[in-house]
Amino acid sequence: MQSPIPSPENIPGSRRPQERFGDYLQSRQMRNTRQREFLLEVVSKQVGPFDADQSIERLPIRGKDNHVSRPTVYRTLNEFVDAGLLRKFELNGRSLYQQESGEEYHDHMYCVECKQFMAFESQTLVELRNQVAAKHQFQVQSHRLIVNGICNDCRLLKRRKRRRVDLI
Amino acid sequence: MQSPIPSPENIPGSRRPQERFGDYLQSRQMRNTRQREFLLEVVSKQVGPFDADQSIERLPIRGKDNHVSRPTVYRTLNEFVDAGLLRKFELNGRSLYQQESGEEYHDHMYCVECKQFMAFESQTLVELRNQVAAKHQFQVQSHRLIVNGICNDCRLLKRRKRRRVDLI
DNA sequence: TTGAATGCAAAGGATTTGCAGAGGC
DNA sequence: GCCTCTGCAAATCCTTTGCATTCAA
Repeated sequence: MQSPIPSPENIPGSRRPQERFGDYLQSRQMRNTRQREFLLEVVSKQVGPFDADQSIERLPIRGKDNHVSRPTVYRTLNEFVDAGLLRKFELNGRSLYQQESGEEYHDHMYCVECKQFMAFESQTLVELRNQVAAKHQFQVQSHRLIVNGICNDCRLLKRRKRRRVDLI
Repeated sequence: MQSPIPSPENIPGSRRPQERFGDYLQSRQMRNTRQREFLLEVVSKQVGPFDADQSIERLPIRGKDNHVSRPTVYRTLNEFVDAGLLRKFELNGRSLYQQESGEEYHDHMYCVECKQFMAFESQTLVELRNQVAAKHQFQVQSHRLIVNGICNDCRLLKRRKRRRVDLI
């Protein structure tokens, strides 16, 4: 568990999400609200892909002060995407979001057994992507790669189960 | 336009979808039906990714003889996926399907302007994918890569529009 | 004949929207 | 005070499901 209110000074890197989102709001005459603040705090702590429900779960419920309604969560997550803080994709019929931190963009392996993501980085992949795009005069904005399969843990677990069955 | 009933002899390659799906049905005590035949015919002609609605549109409506209801289309498309004929993924909140022809697996660039897919093949990508997976002892089943951006046509179109605006 | 497949209508689940009231700036 | 944002409820969209009927084998 992390402390609910991290002090800004502790966060390394150039520009905090709060600042970036602040600029976004200003540039569009949008207002900062408790709801947006609460959600941004929750969201910027998320590691790996997450969905709207997971964000809602992590909003502290003590009192009604920091309650954020479901529609507002959806609206705000999409604002974060517009603002370039999050990146959105879909899996199994639901929308997933992940940090869009320019420095370290992650692709994922997705285990179809335990439904977990494993992140990886590959500069070669990005180069390959750019080469292919260039060949077709395609202007790349982003990409999404998911490698589906079975993670090591689940693979070993399945093997053990199979052995047990063989013995019967 | 292609002829509505291609003769089987004309199709090159080892095993036609019809045969492969026939085996699948038999192995599971499932029955062949008009609906499955009609849909398989439509689906196996589709080039590039398509969704359930596109399949429904392409089912000829002359008479009620070859009508296939919406639930059955959904059910059957998923059977095709199980049978290994199609591969399924999601985009913009809907399910998309594409041919799963073992020999030539395609990845796609997706133009966010005109919503069109451009297919490409890259053996290097597959090798890269396998390397990364091996490093994490991850057992690959498949992958899905979509490169988002703007295709050449749309890029030129946008540039032209911008110029026009500049002149005002 | 027998049980699998279909079509209908209705349910389901995630996400979005209309609108009246709340609340930044 | 003005105009945006929120929360509620309801709508929307795609997809799936229950069930009586049809139909392949």
